Amino acid sequence: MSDLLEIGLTPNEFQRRVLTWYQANGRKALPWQYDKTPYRVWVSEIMLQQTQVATVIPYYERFMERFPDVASLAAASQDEVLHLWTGLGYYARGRNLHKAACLVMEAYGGEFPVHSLEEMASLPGVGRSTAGAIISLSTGRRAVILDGNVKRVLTRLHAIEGWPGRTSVERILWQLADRYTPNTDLPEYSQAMMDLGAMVCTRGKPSCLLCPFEDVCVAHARGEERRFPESKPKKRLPERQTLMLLLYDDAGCVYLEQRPGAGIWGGLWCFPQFDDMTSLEDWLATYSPGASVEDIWSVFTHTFSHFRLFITPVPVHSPHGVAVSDCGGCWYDPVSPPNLGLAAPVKALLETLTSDAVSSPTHR
DNA sequence: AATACGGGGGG
DNA sequence: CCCCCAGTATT
Repeated sequence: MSDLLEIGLTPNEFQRRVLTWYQANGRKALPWQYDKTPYRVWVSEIMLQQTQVATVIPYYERFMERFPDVASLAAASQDEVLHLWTGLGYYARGRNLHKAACLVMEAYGGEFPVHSLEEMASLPGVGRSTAGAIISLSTGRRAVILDGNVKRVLTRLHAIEGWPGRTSVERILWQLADRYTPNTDLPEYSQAMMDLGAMVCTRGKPSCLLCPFEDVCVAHARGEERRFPESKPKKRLPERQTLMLLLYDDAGCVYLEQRPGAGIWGGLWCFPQFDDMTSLEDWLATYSPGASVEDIWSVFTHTFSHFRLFITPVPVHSPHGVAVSDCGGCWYDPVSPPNLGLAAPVKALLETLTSDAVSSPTHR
């Protein structure tokens, strides 16, 4: 932890710079910055999640006019709350807002539990950072915030590697945020940190020349502002493998079966699939006696949003006169294709199979 | 058009 | 601990 703070800046100096910057450049006249009751700050913080200030302002003012306090909000129907939310997006926020208002009325006698971070954070729609914001902004008591703006400032200032959503990185960021948070001027400090992230240390092209930390920011010194915060890693997709039986007859038809309605390729038609060669051969012995595996094509990959499938096609000639017994499938004639839904790799394999039928089958 | 975003809830 | 959510901003 100590090495993380090696940017030549004590917490005191950090706070002094942030607050000085805020006095000159911060936002001090937003609608929720007047009469900073827990209720008014809470509503603003929920609206500001994933939504920009300029968008929120008209919604906030309409909302406050209709629901000036938590009692009026709790007394309203969810429908009316959501009606006022229409256009803001993320409607779960509106539902949680209403739920939390009812909870505050019933469990806390209409007073937000601002003296307990844990109880604040247990309200629906309020997490650790939002709870810290409400407490620090509305009461001035010391509470730490770590929203996306603050994360961006801190990851750049210290060149913190790794995606901030990872638990290990987030823990470091909370430690840093805590280290920097002062014991006084909490409303100004919290607002300043969010403003700095929103106005100077922006995602796309930060205005480093206007930043109070231009001289100590590690990312800036390296010219790597854009590298931080690191984006969510492209998760290496889980991998599965399957054998696909390409059973074809002398007429050039291939055998397909319909997949179950739910799940991958739901309701589409597909070659019979097997986990291993043994079960494929068992199936052949049962449904197409006389047919045997003579060829195996090389593996190709089909990528889904959530896993990669390695497909090994196994073409098998079903000798003339040998029919597949009743096992739920159909013989598909590629020359006059019936109107069936085909899984993408099945379509590709069918094209390969039929072009091979006119030339000579080859290994690939 | 595709991708990144980001706090919170749930598995 | 990780994944998902659902509109918006950005590229």
